Amino acid sequence: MLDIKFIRDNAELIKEAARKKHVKIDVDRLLTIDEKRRTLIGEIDEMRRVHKEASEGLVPAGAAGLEGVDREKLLEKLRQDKDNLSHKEFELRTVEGEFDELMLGVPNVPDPSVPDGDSDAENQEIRKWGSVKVEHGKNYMNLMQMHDMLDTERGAKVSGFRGYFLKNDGAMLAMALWNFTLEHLMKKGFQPFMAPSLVRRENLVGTGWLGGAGNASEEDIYKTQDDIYLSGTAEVPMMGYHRDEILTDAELPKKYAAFSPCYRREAGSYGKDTKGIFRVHEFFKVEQVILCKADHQESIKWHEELTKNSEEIMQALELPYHVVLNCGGDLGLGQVKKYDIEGWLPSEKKYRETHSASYFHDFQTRRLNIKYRDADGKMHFAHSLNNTAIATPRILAIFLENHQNEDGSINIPKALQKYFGKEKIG
RNA sequence: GGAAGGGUCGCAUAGUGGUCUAGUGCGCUCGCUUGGAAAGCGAGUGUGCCGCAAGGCACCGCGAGUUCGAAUCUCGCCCCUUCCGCCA
Repeated sequence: MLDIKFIRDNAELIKEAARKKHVKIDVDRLLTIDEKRRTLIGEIDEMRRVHKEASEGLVPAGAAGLEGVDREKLLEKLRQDKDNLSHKEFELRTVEGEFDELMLGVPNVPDPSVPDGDSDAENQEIRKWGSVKVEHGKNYMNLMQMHDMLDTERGAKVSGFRGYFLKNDGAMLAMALWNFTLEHLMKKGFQPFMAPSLVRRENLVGTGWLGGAGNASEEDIYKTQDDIYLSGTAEVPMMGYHRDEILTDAELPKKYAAFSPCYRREAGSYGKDTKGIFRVHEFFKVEQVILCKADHQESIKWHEELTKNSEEIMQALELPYHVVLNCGGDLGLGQVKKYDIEGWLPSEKKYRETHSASYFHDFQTRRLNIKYRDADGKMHFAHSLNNTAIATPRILAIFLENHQNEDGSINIPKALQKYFGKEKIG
């Protein structure tokens, strides 16, 4: 959600943003509706004022009240006024309904540094780390089979398509990665959380996952028979955590490292990554979430920091990766700018997305009503950001292929040994 | 799943149709007082929307309704608490 005043003053900028993000939104229609809305509000406020004033002539109060015919006359007039008012109010409700709908669909303005482009194919590499292996040896599925770390057959039997079991060293490796990551972030002042994945709808609308023409539509998100949804990321519950709160600027930034199971229907990706554990319906993730002061430079600073944190994790795990700057067409409705970190997957001779770092300015906090009071007592909507810290099982694929030896055994990088308890698998 | 009780201005509470422009206490801010502080006394103390402004309007969990008039009455929903049942 953007400030309607900002939209009024920057209509062309918003249209350009919609073009860049490939979002459909009729800005002129919104402005027309806004004009109508404001006129109606003015008229209704005035009608209410007059009506209120006139009603005072009826107060019984023993003394000043009107009697008999005069009273009946006034009542008749008031009834008529009320009827007119009701009609106007109905009109306003209708107009506001459309206004709200349109407002939810207005995209946030991407940063000027965001390149044009239709899809992730046009994201720009901005840096690389580690040396990529071209001779890949075994692919991760073979490695996991060899070490009895994974069972997708029984996974499908029990869970259905894209189901899986991690077992033995596969299970232990996932746990080790979560623990290592959490501790790494705690050292940087992040508060560890285990967040709920069952979330109420308003959290999804508030973060931009639902409502308007955003990334994910209703079809991409699981919904229970109680109309509670299964979140695809801890970003959603962690942003909901402070909904309707007024913080103080002294307690900002809030830095959270939240572990949660994540659920995605992958409705639009039936043909993609159908084998293995790269794209699954249920996975686990430690997510970084930050609320900071409403300042563009602050957002930039924390965005870079969030990205750096994840790069450090990849480096400690000795996994080659690159960072890409996402193009406009690959940005969500609320995102100002996004970096994806992509780890090298030798068997595909490709970088594959493992992390996604974005900032939103106050797009999410307006929807969620998260404010803070500054030292002068002035109120602001906070800024919000998030980035993946580690997501399993996807990272296992990249991890295993990159750390395999010729005999198929797996080296555990030094930083992880303490958490995994062994130096080697196999 | 069953039963009961609740949601009021930062917190606690009062308020069951017009005097509510929501009272009181606590907290907080400022002032008086003081060598300084405490106490005391006085004043202030929300959010949003519309408006150039003066000002106006809305908000007592949310939404609809009754009424000239709703924190107060009616209906629906949401949330919280307690007890029973079930349960990792």
